[in-house]
Amino acid sequence: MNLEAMSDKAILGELGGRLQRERLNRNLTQADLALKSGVSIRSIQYLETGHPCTLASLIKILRALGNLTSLDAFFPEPGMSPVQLARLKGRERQRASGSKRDEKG
Amino acid sequence: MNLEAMSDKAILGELGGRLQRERLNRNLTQADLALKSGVSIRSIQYLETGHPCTLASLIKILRALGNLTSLDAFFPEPGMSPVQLARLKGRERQRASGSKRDEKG
DNA sequence: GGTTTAAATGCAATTTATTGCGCTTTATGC
DNA sequence: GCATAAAGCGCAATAAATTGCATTTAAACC
Repeated sequence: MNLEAMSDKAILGELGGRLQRERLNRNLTQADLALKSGVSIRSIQYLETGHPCTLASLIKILRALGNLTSLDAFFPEPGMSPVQLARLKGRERQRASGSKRDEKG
Repeated sequence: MNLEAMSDKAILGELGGRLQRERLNRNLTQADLALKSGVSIRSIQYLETGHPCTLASLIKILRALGNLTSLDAFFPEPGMSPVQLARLKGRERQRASGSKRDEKG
């Protein structure tokens, strides 16, 4: 399943389906998960059926499932590519800059 | 950095900071990212400063950064643990069930 | 097949996020 | 230093998500 090829909406649906499977694999009811996560049943139902939700809700649910560290995947913790390290001699960049037209088409 | 040990709010702040670093590493302005992702500048500012946001917004931004597949980390795509495979002989479970008191304290 | 209970659905109320706009602050390049 | 443009911030309006409740559907277990 290639997320890159899917629409935003389709991705939400896919993630919802996966959440549901994960919950069922653990044999939890929606009510169980609601209680553990602190999110209402109704929201969990929405989530599982692919409705848009809040990142806050997702975090609560991931915590309840013990899968919080999956959030690490978003943005690589260390950061700072070698290229960058070379470009800025010392200080860390606090703003984007540099004629703009250089790097972009 | 251990996300597990952080509050929901702290996690949002951490992720916001990482987004900002990632953006700067690519030397993109907030306006650039806003344009590429289809999310308003103001929302990006909120995001980077740890304000709660929508999963939809996050998806748009991840797509703009070419990091959509990081969403795969949430819930393992395949699923279905060996244990489960053993428990249900054939059909796939569609509801949680089973005396409840068995598995939980 | 009947019973139990998990899950789906519709709706209204409330809360929360998103956006645009104008203004201020400040890093960066010259 | 100074000019430029990126980023920060407050506010109000709009849009969107969350919630609770009541009802209906249907899996799971006997």
